Amino acid sequence: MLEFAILGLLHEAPMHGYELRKRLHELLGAFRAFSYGTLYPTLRRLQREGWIVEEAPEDVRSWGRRARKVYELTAEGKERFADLLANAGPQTWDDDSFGVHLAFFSRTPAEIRMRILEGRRRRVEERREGLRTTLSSAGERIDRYTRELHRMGLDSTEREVRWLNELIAHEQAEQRERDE
Amino acid sequence: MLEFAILGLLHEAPMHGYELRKRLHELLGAFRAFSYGTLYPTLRRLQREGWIVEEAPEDVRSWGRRARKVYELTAEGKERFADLLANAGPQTWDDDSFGVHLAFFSRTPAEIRMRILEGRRRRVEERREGLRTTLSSAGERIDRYTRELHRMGLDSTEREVRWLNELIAHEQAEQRERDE
DNA sequence: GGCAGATGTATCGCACCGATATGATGGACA
DNA sequence: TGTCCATCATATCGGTGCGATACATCTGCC
Repeated sequence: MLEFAILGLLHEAPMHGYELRKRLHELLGAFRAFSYGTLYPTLRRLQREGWIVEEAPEDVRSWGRRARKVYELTAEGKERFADLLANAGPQTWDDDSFGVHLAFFSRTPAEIRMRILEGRRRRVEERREGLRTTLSSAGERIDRYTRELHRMGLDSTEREVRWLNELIAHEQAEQRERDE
Repeated sequence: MLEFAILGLLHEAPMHGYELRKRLHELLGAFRAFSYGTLYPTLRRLQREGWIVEEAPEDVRSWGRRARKVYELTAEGKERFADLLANAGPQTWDDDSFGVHLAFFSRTPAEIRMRILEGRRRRVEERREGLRTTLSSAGERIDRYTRELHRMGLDSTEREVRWLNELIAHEQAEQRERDE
């Protein structure tokens, strides 16, 4: 996931780790954090794989700070990102991945967008059904607090399904527009 | 966290891994999963630390299945759980921990409950404020999908704050009742 | 008779987090 | 002028947890 996000962000402009992390936070907001403990090792891995390269180091004298390492996408890196974008498999609708994929939706092909949205919806609906059954059937063994937890969870899933329906409807409207 | 959950569940009854996992799912619903890849190693760790012990193995002939390992709490294990319950530190209001702690609220002391609830509220409020600023200020650099993501996040945090307020109010009402 | 699905324990590699170390720069405040 | 804090910047390490996979038996259904 972080690989995907880094590759996507570097399409905007070459960046160094610290900057990348700030943009990541701005982009993903509530959904995901990504700590430096993951970022820097990943950066090195991506470099090793050839998806990104370190730009010529800045003149240390003109930039008095600790030397920054600015990374840039390679042609292979762009290709790699395109591959990842085109992927719409089951892990795509996981809690963790979905937000990241959505954040790069403007760059992903329309029909992939639809598949991700619908897959995510199915996933959330399943969770919702699970919560509904436990709430109605296992009412005895569950104390007040746990029930409260489940009610909150149910509310969230219902809300997310509605939200996804709106997004899907919007996609369909755009689709119709394109067809005309 | 899993340690905490296991210790808590074993207060109900001695259980083996598979059963533990089912109860875990029932208990935590949408909030947390816990895979076997974490469960079994943790079980062994808890045994090594002396918090749990393996009950006398069942008669293999009477129970034709693969031998099940039923675990039981030790006195030290109960103590350990009490310690974990009494903890209301900052990690307690993390997304991951909070649900698990709430699930065992009926066993946690009233004033610890309050501290956790209020800490969680503060945490969620901070996230809410962060989302509000990015949504209003950085409106230019954010595309439609990312904005949608943030709007959804903001909505969720607002909702959770309201929910927490209700829980806190309920706690206070109970507190007043006890005082009378 | 056969096969899917639940029951059950277990391992391995991987992704990510949180704490921590290190150190320079810029601005605020006394 | 001195000092102290926030921000900028890179990096490592231990630990937690996930997902895939393996293996084996038992139950129910067609």
